[in-house]
Amino acid sequence: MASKFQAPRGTFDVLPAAGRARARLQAVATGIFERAGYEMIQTPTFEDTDLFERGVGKSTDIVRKEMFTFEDKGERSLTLRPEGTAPICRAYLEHGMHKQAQPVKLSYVGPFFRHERPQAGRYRQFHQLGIEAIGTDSPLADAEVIMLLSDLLGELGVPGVALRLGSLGSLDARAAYLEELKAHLHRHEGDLTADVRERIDINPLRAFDSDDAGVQGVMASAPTILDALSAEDQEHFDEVRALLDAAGIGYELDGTLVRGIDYYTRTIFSFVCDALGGQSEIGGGGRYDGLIEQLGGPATPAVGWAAGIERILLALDEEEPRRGRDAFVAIADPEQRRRAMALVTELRNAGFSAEMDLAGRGLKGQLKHADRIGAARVLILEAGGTAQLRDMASGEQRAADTGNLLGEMTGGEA
RNA sequence: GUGGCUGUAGCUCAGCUGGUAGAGCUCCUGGUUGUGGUCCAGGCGGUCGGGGGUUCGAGUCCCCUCAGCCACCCCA
Repeated sequence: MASKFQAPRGTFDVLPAAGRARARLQAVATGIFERAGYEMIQTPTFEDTDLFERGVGKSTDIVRKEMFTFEDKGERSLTLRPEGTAPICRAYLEHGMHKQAQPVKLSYVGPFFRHERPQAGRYRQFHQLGIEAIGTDSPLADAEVIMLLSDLLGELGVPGVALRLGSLGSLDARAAYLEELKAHLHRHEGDLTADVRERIDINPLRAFDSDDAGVQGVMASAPTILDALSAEDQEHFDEVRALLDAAGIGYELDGTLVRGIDYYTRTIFSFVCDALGGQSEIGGGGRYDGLIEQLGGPATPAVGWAAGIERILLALDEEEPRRGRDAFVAIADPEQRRRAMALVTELRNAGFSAEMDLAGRGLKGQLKHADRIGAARVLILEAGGTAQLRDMASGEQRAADTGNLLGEMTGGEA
């Protein structure tokens, strides 16, 4: 360790080599969002702690043990945002966006914070991008939002992606279902493993994921949430499925799908990637028809998702190559320094990417550097004011008129 | 938060049963007093993650701690 300082646990530096892949991801996402009419919104990095306690849910792991919470000098309890949907709903209410044409379609990208034990694909400061369609309960919105995430992953070329789809029904139906499931588990406690038994009342849905044969036997006869949907919820879900089918988006129906946030209702979905290890969900979301009301606003249905930038990048596992420069201006004679600077500026103003030596290298070093940064051509300024234009790929070099530099650059493609 | 594995130059790694650190790549310079990508030579660069202990002596042994990874947990 060269320095005694390290990036804090679970955080990381994005160096230029990795930054290029992130930039591409963002550019692709921005294009998709803009074409679909989802406009960028930015909210603060921290919010009132209460916003997350009420929005995300006090009993969730996120609120109970993963938030970075602190007091400011006015003794306000603030929390580094662990997710993006509650803040956006807060902004929607605060700025009266319900008066705009509905639905309000928003997109976002930025850092989020959760105090978890770090692992590959799981960080304490991580980045998500996502979209929300607020103000409609139409299944069309559910389908649109899912299709956009599918498009994003497809356009990026993320391998091994699968979509899991489920429905939680209304909050009431879900609560009733969970009681029914717990009762079922309690009836068969004798066949459960100790860890599953301990979690019956905390997270009974987890029992569906057990590898234990005894537990699996119990779960085979367990009711699923999909059996417990109301007629309306069932109809809504059927329509979402029909729309995805019509769009040719494949999915796996999953009656045991779980979300870690309390605000979800009806449609939920998760995109998983088998190229990842333990943290295999690369994006997910669902409908949250009760959240805005929960935050003190009018009943407002909404649907959206978030995707993990680090996880997508991990799944892609690609280095974006560095783009070369159009030109490098080298000086064979120190007297030409000022002219070099003027010529580099002229090139840049004309739209070319151009660099010159800033390190005092000899001509050989400058050529070497030009090669290293991928310069297509090198303009060598000679003593007395003459110049040579060298094509780095072919090695061909000819006299050039610096008074007509742009002409020299565009013409005579060597 | 629990358990396990790992931690030596910027990067990838070597260093046997303890005797005060090495290679390749990168970078810089020279071979070519004005010309890159190959080659050759030289150089820069490490308090061996950090702290403490055992020992005449520790990168090598012990303890603590920090960080990464894996599983659990959870989720993006």
